[in-house]
Amino acid sequence: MSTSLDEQRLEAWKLFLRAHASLMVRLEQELEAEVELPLTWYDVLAQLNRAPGQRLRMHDLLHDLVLSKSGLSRRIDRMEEAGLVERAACPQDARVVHVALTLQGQDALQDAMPIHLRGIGEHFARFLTPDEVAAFESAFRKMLRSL
Amino acid sequence: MSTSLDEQRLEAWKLFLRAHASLMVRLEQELEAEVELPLTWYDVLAQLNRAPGQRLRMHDLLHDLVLSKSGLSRRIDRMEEAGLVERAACPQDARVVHVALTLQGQDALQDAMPIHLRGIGEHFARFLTPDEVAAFESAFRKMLRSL
DNA sequence: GAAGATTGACTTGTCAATCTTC
DNA sequence: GAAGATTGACAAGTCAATCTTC
Repeated sequence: MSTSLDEQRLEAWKLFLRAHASLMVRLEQELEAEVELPLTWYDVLAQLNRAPGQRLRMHDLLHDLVLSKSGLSRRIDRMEEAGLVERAACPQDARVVHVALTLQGQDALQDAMPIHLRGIGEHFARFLTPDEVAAFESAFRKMLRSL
Repeated sequence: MSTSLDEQRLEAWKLFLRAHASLMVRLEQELEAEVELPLTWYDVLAQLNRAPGQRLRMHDLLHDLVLSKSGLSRRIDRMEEAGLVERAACPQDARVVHVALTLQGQDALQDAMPIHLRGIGEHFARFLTPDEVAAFESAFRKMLRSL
């Protein structure tokens, strides 16, 4: 600890926490205000959209989300009820459930994506100099590799 | 958007999110495993400890926590029940409630602090070169000023 | 019996309404 | 009436147990 956690680095940590919290609150607000979509739902829609056939198994969906298995089940329940996604049985393996974007889900994502990307640009990206972008990439990669 | 959110900056955003999520999970686990204290409680104890007389009004406590008014009421309920803090009336203004560290709360913080600081050092700070520390400080400050 | 997903009981938070004191 | 804090109804997550299929 003596070598790694000096005053400056602790200050960087605090700023990191505050910035993250403020950014998430802001992006959530904007998305909710302009397209009435929770950020957690956006994450699911974006994942599915990236997947081939715009569908994924529950298990694979979970992989990039910060969520428990049961949490995902419940989130998909709500999104299905809202008509944004639908579940379908897997023909090859009856244990598996596929989750697919509905047309309505695709529309919702098309509406939400520009709003969200604009927010990331306005509140995060536009402040980063090229050096800072490089520092972020380098530093976060190092941390993630060790975790 | 066209000027501010290129590929690299979007990648930096994704790494920022992933790093934050992984770090919080890890720090929470370590604190819970070694001293059985939720990170959210640690934050309250640390705030109080910094305050003169180790006490703050609810309203002031709220200021640096990412939480709603009612969320704070409930968190203090639980911490009070656990014996870590106690509420006291304010002699000057009967609307105000003070929250103070108990002896047990001070002990808990003394146990938890080295664990938590060690974690921040091990999983975050030790990966930052001096340049990266400077980049973090500069970038996050810019974002926070605008939010 | 292990893998994939869901369910029941519980925890922790939010919002809007409320209560008390200024 | 506004400020400070709490409460009721509810939302969204967790863990452990369960169900079904491999």
